[in-house]
Amino acid sequence: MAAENLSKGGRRREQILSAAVELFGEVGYRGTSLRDIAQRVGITHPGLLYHFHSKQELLSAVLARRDETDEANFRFDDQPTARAHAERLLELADHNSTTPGIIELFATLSAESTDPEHPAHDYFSRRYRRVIDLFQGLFDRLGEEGELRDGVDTTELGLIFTALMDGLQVQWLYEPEQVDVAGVLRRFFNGYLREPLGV
Amino acid sequence: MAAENLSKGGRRREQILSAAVELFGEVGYRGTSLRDIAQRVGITHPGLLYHFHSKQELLSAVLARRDETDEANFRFDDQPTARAHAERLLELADHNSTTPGIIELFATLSAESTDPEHPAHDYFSRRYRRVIDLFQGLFDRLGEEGELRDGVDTTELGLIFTALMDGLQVQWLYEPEQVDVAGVLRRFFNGYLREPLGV
DNA sequence: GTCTATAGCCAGATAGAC
DNA sequence: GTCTATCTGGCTATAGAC
Repeated sequence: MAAENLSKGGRRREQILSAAVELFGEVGYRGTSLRDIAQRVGITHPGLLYHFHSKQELLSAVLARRDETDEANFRFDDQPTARAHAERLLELADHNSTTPGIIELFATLSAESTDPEHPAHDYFSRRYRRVIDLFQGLFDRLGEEGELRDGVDTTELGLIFTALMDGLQVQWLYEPEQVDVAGVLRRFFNGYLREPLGV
Repeated sequence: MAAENLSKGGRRREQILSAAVELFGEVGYRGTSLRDIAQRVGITHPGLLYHFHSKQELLSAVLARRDETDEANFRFDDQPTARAHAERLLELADHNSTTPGIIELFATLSAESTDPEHPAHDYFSRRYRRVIDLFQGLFDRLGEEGELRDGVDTTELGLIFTALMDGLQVQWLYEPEQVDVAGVLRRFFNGYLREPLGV
């Protein structure tokens, strides 16, 4: 686990990363200043720059940490059945609802980074490819294992499911009380299955 | 039509609005400076501020102009059948593919404006409500007129279709060559209908 | 590790000349 | 209508004290 063998410097780094995740999520990378982040941690901005040498380096560290978490959470290639794989992914979506900071971060940054000059542009390009392929593979496998209703065309489902997730998250940022992201995704998913997934 | 009875000053205002739409779409509101916009028009930024007294006023004008266009294009309540209404909306989506600047603007700004402090936040809150209701009403009406396949649950389709549009547009900004927004929407839509819509 | 001080740049906005 | 010049303030980043 990452939170254990940390020097005091490591703890401060973690505080900074957390504050950066929150603020990048709230007002984007461009809308956040190093002073804002430093203030939230209780230091000054040159103090912050001792731990991360530039704002871009801090952004990279935020994204890298997310990748580590993904690596731990999204690696389900070893699931015995496609149904099990699907259930695990939807559980993850449920769980994500309890960590709004990360959702906020990715919904905000992925749109901000459509600009090719944005420092996170390439990261999100690659990430989209990966996520779409993950879901596409899942739907294909569900088809092979006879889990899909008659007449379901899986051709674009990876793309569609990914787009739907993204769009729902943005709507949730506008109306957190009224948009149940994980619930909509689950019901949408079940619409394609012969037998709905368990809770 | 708006482009006709314009003084010379009106023409310059239009140039500024166009440049603002492009730049807000490329790098967002916060990522765009008045100097950038002015330069694209060939004037200095105090020159620009003669026409729009502040950056926020310029943003408001951009959004207001979009609303006028919407008023002209989205008012289809008078369509004889739900099918006709649906066809008209999908034609509009096709047409929008030919005006990437506007798509870009809305995909970018709607994410940036999730921040409650953003000057366009309320605008996009209201807009989401409107668009979701529009599509929800359309799906409900399609159901009443017997156009939907058996077993289709329309409960959340307005929300889902809107989220899907948004998500696809973001993906399209990353890979313009590989994502056919209008095509995916049309095929998705047809998946719920007994008889597919005409081209 | 964190600070103060500051460099150097860019932002939005205003004053006043032409 | 558009300019130059300027104000004020925020930004990232660095230097050097403690």
